Amino acid sequence: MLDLKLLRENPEKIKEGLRAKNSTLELDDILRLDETRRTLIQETESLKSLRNKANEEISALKRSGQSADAKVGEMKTLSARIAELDTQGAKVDEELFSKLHYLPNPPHESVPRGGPSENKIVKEWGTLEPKFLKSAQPRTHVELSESLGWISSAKGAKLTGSGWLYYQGMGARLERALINFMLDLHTREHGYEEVSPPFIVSRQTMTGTGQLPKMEEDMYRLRDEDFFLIPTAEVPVTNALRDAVLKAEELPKKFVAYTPCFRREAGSYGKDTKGLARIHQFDKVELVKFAKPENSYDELESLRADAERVLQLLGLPYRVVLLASGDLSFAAAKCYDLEVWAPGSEKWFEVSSCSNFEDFQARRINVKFKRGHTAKPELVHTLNGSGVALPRTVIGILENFQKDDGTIQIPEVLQKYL
RNA sequence: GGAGAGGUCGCAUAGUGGCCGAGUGCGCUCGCUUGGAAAGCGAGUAGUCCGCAAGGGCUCGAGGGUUCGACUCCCUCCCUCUCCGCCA
Repeated sequence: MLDLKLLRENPEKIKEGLRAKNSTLELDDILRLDETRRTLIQETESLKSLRNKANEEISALKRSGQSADAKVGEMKTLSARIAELDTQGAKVDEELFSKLHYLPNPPHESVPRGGPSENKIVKEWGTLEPKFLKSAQPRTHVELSESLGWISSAKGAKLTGSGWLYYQGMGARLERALINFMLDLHTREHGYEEVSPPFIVSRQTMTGTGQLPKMEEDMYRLRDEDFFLIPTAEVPVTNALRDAVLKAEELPKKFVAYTPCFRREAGSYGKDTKGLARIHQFDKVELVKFAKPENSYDELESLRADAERVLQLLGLPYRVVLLASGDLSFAAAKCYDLEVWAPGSEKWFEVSSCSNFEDFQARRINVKFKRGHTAKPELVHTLNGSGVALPRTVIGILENFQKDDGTIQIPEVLQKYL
């Protein structure tokens, strides 16, 4: 959610940001509602002030044993008027804040303006040739995983449906090895605290980080309770500090969590239907940071470096893409995608999105910090990024490290986990 | 699942219709004191909204109701705890 004050004082700047994100929402409605709201508040509060004074008088009269009937009678009409104004105010508030909730976060000034064609490749790492292939043509992860018996999409389909996978043998062990490798790296070398949240959360929690109300059809919802399967660990881990007031010295707070992620992928039928690229349940190690506003962009760079380190240690070729304004997600002010090259599929696969949300999420879930004992609380900045998503990393491992005989050379850093 | 108890300012508590936005203790911050500390003493210690400001409004789990007036009475919901049952 955006800051109303900022919006009121600097509407042109916000408008530019919203246009850059292709938001069609008009600000003027919101500004008008804001105006009405403030006038209404002033009128209501001056009446309430009167009422409070009168109540003191009534109370004094009663205590001294005098009759307060006349005063009480007067107050009846005043109270009725206040009730009316309160109702009106609540209506305006509801309309204003529901509109405000649909305004996206404007992009940071360092973000290129435009659609996906303006995305900037800011870094490339590694070589694009399969490392252990001498003569054979590179195969895709779809072929490799099935022929090795590491993954069965048939069993997944039998148990649940299309887009669900069944990992077996070395496939299952590789998954576990990757999770442990990433958690160890981020906790031991990058200073993150490991947490393990619930995989099912309430509607309020889903709303806090912005998945609801807009994306409800992409989420799995339970039948008997108003609960949802998490689409990413970002949801529970960010919401864990909802309504907290942190101390400045505690920042940045850095958390890492492994969770499965559940996505309906509604509307993406026919896209990547085979293999590991787009599935309804996948494992992910997620990084979440709470930072001071003045260094949140430095924290974004180090978050990105932490995620990149995973790919570097695995030896996977990747590139870093700075997303253009039109390609940014609703809540992000700036975002880097990490994409792994898959020489069999001849495609780049996104394995991580590292974003700074500035105070957009923090305002919504009320996470603040204080610079001193008596200082006024300020909103923190929140950031997160995958560190990294597993199935597409497995695509990278399969396709980059395949050998002529159809087996896979396991990256050295994973060997002790297998 | 059944039965009961309860949610107040970081923690523990007081408060049952009107000088209670809220007392006390602990904790914490600053100061005095000290060679330094402890103890002691003093001051401070929720958030939010409107307002240039002065100031004012709102918040005692959440929402609604009764009332001139609600921490206090009524209703609904949420959460926590205890006991029983079931159970990895």
